[in-house]
Amino acid sequence: MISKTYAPQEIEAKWYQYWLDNKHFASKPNPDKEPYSIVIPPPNVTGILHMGHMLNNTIQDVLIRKARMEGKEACWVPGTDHASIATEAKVVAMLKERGIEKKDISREEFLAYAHEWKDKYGGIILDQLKKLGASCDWDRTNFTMDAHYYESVIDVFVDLYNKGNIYRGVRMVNWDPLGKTALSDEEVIEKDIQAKLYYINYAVSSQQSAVGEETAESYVTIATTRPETIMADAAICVNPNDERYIHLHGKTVKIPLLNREIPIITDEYVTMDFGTGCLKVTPAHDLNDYELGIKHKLPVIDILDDGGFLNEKAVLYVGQDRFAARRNIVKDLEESGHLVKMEEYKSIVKTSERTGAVIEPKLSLQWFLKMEELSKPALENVMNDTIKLYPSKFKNTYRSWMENVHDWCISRQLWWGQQIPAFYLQDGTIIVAKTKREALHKAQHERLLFALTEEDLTQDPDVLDTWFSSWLWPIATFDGIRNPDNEDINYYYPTNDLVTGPDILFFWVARMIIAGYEFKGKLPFENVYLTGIVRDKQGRKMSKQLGNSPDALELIERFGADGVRSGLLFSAPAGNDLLFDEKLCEQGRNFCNKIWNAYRLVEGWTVTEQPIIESNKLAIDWFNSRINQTIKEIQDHFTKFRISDALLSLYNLVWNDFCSKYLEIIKPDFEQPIDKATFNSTIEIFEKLTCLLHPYMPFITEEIWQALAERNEGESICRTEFPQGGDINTELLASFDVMFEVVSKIREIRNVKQLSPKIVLPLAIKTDNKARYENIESIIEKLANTETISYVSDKVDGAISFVVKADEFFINLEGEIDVEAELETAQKDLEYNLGFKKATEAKLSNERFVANAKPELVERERQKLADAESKIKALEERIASLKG
RNA sequence: GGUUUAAUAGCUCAGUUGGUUCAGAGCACCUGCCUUACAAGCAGGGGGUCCAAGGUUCGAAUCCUUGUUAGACCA
Repeated sequence: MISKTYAPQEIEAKWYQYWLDNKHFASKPNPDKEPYSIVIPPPNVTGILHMGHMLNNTIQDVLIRKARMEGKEACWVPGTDHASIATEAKVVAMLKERGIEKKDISREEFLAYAHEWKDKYGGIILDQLKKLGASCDWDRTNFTMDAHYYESVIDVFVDLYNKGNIYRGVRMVNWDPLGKTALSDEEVIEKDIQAKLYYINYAVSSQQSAVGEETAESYVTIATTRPETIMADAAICVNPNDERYIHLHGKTVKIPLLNREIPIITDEYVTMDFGTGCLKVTPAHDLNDYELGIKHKLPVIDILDDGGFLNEKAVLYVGQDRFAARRNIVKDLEESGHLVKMEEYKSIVKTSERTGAVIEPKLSLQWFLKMEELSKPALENVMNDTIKLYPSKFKNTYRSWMENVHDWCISRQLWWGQQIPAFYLQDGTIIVAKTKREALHKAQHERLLFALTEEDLTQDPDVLDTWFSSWLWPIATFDGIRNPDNEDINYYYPTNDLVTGPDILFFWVARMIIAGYEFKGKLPFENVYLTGIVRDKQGRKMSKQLGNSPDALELIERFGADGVRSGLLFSAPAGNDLLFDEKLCEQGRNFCNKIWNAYRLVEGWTVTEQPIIESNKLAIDWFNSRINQTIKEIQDHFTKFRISDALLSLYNLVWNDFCSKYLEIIKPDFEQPIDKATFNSTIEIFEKLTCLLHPYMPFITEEIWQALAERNEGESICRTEFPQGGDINTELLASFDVMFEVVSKIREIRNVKQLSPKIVLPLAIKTDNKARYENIESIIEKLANTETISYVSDKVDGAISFVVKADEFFINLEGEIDVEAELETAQKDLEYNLGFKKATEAKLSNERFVANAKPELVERERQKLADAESKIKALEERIASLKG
């Protein structure tokens, strides 16, 4: 006896291993088949599976499994990303536990520890994806620090440098004082905070202010949120049009506490109505001030060290953290009478995405990639739909970003990553080459410095931004950088679909497109499906701090992988955030259970050679039409990436049409056998349904598919053909709709009258078209539990009745009838139909409607009018007889 | 502040080229059933001024304008 409820835990591991053992996910170039490839968005090697991954990878798995069943050579490339900052932080933490400080060990030693960490703890997430059912080709697993990948990244750097796209320069960058590295703009998160605006007096230098007027203003007041940077001030700036300060033009002021003299300059950049209209200019610690400084040739005084502590240039508070220094200077300014007032001020603060530290704008020497020219094909080909974004609303966002693209700061002051292949000679000359040896060779031959040895070359200590390796993902995973003509890259590239979150549209997607055109001359993928962000049911982002993120593996444990997968997809329209509720997984699990029990029913039948009855034949035809109709629907949904809608169509087909209708129609009485023809057709139908469902629910469909018939060793549903649609008998579908409406009406009466389902009801039909019911009357009898249907030419007095189409149905309950209630429902029905008739007549008598609307539409309206008229006639007679 | 997307049932969302009385689905809710595949179930039911106001049209949830509100991205 098989279990009453579906028990996923027992079968999921079994089938996953079976798939692996039989290499069903493996793929290699096959010229006889159409390729279909997806590269996984590589999760951080430090990552563990969360809700976002589950959604994202389920969608990819659905796409890849469907393509595989459609006979394409489906290849899903998995892998992980080395995630410089995140991994380096983990390694530093591991070392700390062992009592080792990063600063005490060499780069080589550190990297050895990092690899050790990666081998031990990295890539857990890939095993977790297996639990979800992901059908990746695991033999193709890539890691962005694999030797071949590393080499590809270096090749690309050298190539871009030689083309003149990479340069080194001093720029104001986002500095993370905790991670001690530069960050790209995209790695910075802005947070709203409540800050304070400090008003500080700077003394106007006396010799200039002494123009005779003793009471003349001897101070200017500036407003700043960062009082600790006054030691780095290079000037005070006012708007030249600001009449309040005209008398100050050309004078100097003294920095409080420090008494260093700085000039007062004028520039229209200053907003007159913000603060006091006086701006302190601190070129080293603010981007705008920096630009102002360049314009006015001001000195740059950098008073902070890499860790955010004040250095000797500050003179005061040396060695203090920037925030401690702020507190102290505020106190000292207050005591010395320089602090005029403090105001509450709503502001934003930039923080590091990885370490959370407050970002310091800092001048430093970094490597940059020029983006303007490179990004042109990437913009053009998204705008002209060569590469399609789903949903397309992201095209706008994409465009505005690509039109305002900045040069990309690609160097990071870390050790874990691809070390920049730039080598410096003692005089500072830069040689960019793949290896030290090549650099030496280049120096010797191009610069004729034959006396040089490798010892004279020092490699740049920085590594490349992680995104500078992941932007090559669709190419480098097929080794298409080093071996541009290899079989894999020629076959699988460009890949077909990319599935990822909109939050990395620019970080990653845009850059892959750029790389695709730059290094392959072609798009990297045709479609980009952008999933929503998984939020909790209150709409908050899932986060560790809030503790609102469910444990992904625990969910799988509780609801089964198929339950979680379908649950996630039930409410995941493309591009919309998904408000996750465990209820969704419950619904998914219930769906599995429903399918399971349908199987249990079929599995328990005994088969006889008796001939098929007419109504079963009809039901089989009807259901096949419904399947074909649904296949058409889901294929249409898939072309538009409406994965969620496709699943809902299937859900509806399986639950409402297959279980509630089809099986109920053909189900033999308790312990009675079923005829062979019906049984075989039902098995066939069930197989089709499992195939249609397989991309969504791989495990349960495999389990049932294997049980429905004898299978060969190693055979799997994941390699069977995806069902093709066929003919749709619309007449049959319509006649079944009428039948189900009749059944529903009878059941409603049963409900209202509180009659047990066991009571067999008498049913009479008054119709001009008896043929309409000839084939389906036995089904009505079965589903509604009625006696043999009788046909009447007159009303049945004292019976409850209802009207479907133009036909009237009677259930004679012998005096059970409540005339008042019957009258009321009939009256209501009549009113509705009269209203409908009136509206339709108005439409049809409108000449402009008849003239302008499509002819079939007008015809349809006429038909509806005729139907309504006959229904009205029946209802009027009914009412008359009730009033009797 | 700039750009942009949205607003439809209690909740989450469909509604494709303006055209079926078009106002839909799932969940939730209410009523009755432990009927022999399934109570993780069955049968039935109630529920919306399609954000507001104008406009275009024979016809508007759908197109246009303005406003309100919310989100996203950028500054």
